[in-house]
Amino acid sequence: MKKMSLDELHTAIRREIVDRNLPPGTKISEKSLCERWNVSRTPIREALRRLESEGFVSSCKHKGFVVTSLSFQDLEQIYTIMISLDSLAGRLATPRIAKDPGTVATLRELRDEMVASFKKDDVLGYIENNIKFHTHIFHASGNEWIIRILDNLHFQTNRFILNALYIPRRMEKSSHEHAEIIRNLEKGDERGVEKAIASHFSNSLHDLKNEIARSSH
Amino acid sequence: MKKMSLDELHTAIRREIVDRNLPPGTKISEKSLCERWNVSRTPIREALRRLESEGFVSSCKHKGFVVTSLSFQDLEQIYTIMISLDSLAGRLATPRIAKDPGTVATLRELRDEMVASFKKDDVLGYIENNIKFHTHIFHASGNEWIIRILDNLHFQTNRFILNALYIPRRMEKSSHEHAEIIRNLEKGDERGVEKAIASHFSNSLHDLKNEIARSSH
DNA sequence: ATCGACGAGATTGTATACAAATATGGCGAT
DNA sequence: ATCGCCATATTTGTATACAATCTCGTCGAT
Repeated sequence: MKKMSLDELHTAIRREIVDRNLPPGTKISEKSLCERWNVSRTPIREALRRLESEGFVSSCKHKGFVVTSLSFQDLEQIYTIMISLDSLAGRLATPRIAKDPGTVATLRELRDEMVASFKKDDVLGYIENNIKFHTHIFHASGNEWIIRILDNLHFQTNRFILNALYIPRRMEKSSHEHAEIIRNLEKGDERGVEKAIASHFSNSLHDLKNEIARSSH
Repeated sequence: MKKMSLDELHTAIRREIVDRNLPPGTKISEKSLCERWNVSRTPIREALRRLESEGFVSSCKHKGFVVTSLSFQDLEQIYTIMISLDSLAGRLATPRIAKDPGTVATLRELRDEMVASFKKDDVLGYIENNIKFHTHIFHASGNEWIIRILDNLHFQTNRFILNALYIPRRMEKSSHEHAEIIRNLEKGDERGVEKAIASHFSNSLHDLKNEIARSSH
């Protein structure tokens, strides 16, 4: 196998974590990762250090790395941030998107694909397009620091296993909320976009809470 | 010299960057850091990877690490986030602080020290206590993810050299704004705290912009 | 004199070797 | 059989060795 660069290793290991091939709490053996990717410990450890500061793994001296587990409390905390930052990013993105009709077109396509996934009961497809939708918006904010933070947080939410349970129940409502976001973007209504995104994430969190309660009684 | 752990190296190198012993744009020679701290390249590189994902250095394959430079645009972007996140953290912290009179007492002490520094023209003392003040608030938010993000952003703003120029002009106004934040915390008024903190950072950014304009004509 | 090709030296990227600490497993005492 | 202790094996932390790439200065052609 061709040797991967540090960036590729970082992305590959992160994918293993997000996809739950490395489930939360897993002790990470450097040796096994070396064999898995056919590289020495040095680049593996550098990739793990990066994942550590992104919150995907944690380490303890002489005990090595462990995949962090995302409690519901973590998810709630992350959503709390996203309600605030995604809506801020949306507000910042609005005037920039207004000048570029291509972006809105892409968002509409992504929404259509989400609707299609919904009809096919394709949860994974929905999740993927949903992330692309929001990522597309905040990447248009022009604020590099927000982009960096939100890229990471969205990856984190993706790790949460109950996604697959609660998303089907939310798909329809979610679609309408996405449409509302697009409408406000088209109008160029910054505050409208901000509110629409805040409500969207707020509703997501609210319904997710209900889902947790429902699934645990 | 006693060998430092990875955490200590990370903190030490970050300090060098924040204190501008390693100014923005500086090419980082791994060898010189090894000699400076008397360790091998391995731990140095792991510390640098961490600093990289925190945005203090950047790297390019086979060219090594460079201290990132913080443009005014970066600072503006970071402030934009802090207006949103620090105020959110303040709102979350309010009910928690209300139950713990010690925290408000600490904040009042820090404000007093800031006033004292102001009277002594001790800019560095002021900056240090100012950071402690805000850090104290968002650390009381209970949201570990916000804490992690804001800890890093506050370190970043600290790197900005014009701080030393504009802060004296803001000290008095700033003190009143800090008092306003404390008042709202005491009242347990979440929305009041949120607004007070948002205004505070908003004003800081506004005056910083003016200072830039003033100093560059 | 300027430009570009080339090569020695220096620097980074990765692999390996060694040191320090932890985890494991067997042994004996109770 | 269970618990605790010790030696060994394994794993991590760090140093060093080697490979890949870049840097920079020299030399020669124009």
